[in-house]
Amino acid sequence: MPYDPSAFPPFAVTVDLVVLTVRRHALCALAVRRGEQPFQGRWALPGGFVRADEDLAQAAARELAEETGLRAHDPSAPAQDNGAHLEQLATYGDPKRDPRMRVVSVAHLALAPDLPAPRAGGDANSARWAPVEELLQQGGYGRDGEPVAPLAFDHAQILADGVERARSKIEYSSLATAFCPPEFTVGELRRVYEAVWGVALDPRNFHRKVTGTPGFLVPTGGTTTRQGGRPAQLFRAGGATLLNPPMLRPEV
Amino acid sequence: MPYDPSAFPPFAVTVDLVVLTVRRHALCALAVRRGEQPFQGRWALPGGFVRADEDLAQAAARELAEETGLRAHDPSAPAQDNGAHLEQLATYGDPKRDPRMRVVSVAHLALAPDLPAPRAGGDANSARWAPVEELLQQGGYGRDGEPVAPLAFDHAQILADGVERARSKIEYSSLATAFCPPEFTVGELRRVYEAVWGVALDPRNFHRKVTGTPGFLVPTGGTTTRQGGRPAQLFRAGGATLLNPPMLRPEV
DNA sequence: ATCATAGTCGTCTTCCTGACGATAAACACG
DNA sequence: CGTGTTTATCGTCAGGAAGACGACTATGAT
Repeated sequence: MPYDPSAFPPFAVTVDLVVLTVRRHALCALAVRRGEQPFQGRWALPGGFVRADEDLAQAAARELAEETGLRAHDPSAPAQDNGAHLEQLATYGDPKRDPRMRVVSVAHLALAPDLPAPRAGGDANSARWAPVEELLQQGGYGRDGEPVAPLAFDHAQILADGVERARSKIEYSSLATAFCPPEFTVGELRRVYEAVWGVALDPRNFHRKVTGTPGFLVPTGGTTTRQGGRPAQLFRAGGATLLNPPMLRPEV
Repeated sequence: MPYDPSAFPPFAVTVDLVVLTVRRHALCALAVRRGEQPFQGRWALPGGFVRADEDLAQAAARELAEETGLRAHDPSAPAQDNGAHLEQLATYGDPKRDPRMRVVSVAHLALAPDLPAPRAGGDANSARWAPVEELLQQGGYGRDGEPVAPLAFDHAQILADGVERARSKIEYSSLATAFCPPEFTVGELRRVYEAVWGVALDPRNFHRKVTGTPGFLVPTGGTTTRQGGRPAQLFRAGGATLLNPPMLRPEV
């Protein structure tokens, strides 16, 4: 027996993506330019409708692939391949968040290593990495002087929630490695923490902490000098996903 | 211009509630008996459709009030009154999670002090507090021998996620006070931690930790002997919501 | 009066952290 | 070719937090 459609109001369900990466020592998010009303021409988070036969995580992975070409890897196999970390963030359902109709958006958070360039349907002008600081401040401007903020809909709130999730989660998990290429040095990992938290960390104490946590980093044997200075050991992310004790975010 | 309804598939959106409390030294969740197909007669989490003009948080607060009589208080004013803590948990949208049609459920987590008795439309048989251990194990049985598990739909997964959220969140926040009455002793708070984590904590170290964290507990001046033994100081929850450094969950 | 119960205060050892000195190995430049 | 700069890595030390546990206190139960 089919369910009575009059018993509940109809909703549209979308997924929106907070895709974060670290570029030039700054935490950046992927923004796309809206081609339609409402908020035409304004920047927004990438996203789209969930299809009829699709799970929420599948829809988010599909959107992520469409916007960035990234594969999302299974949450149970973190940082194994160079796919991005993808997790559900929160759901936003204010009746007035979309002026057209009732839309509930299930936001997802994706963390990716530094990527060559965004691609959105081949139109380079319609997608960009922007520092979250610019996207979140009132009337933010990009380096080219073009206004990038405020974001459309409630996307500033969604982005802020995603950034806060990332900031707190790298404290007690090995998630920061999701911002790094498959092989990375301790210094590169430290610069990820510094960019995400916006603080400076002591290189010696950081080195002691991460190399002293069993299962966090696995040496690959290689070294690199791509950061200049003395050659640094290369590591892969180890199996440990929980950092205990956690990395402490310095108090202001 | 109205939005083209054919451009997206229609969804029903519901809220489901994981309502947790501590009773008799055990972490318990509220379960209601289903009166309709599918899963008729089985136990499930309370929940219902989101109304057309309602925000998700409003819908969750309304369902919570209907099922328990509890007011949800604003997240910005924790443990001020004796309302329950309410927060969004996660959203579940597998296309097959409800056999009738496509339903996306936004699960919420509520934490409440020990309550007199559940009320669900006045029918005492259709709502109960059950230890989460019974609800989550395969073929769990209540104290009266009646089977309470497995829960309907994907509610076992939702409950497990809610329990895990509660377990991890009391580590680094003052959320455990949401399980306590407005005034409580250090020992009562410790028993909350012990019930939620399922471990025994050293009373002396616990006392030192919580009374030594500024802003966590505020003495009211009163004492009580309701737990027997030497009279204990009564406290209210202080303004601090973040515990730094966190309370450490013992290994194993 | 004695015991059981629960709360509270201290002590001691161990571990972690933050601050920071020192050394090592690359490159850039004159 | 030395010198300076950059980054990586190791070591030391003081202060603080946590786990283990002893000791004392204030109630009610018998």
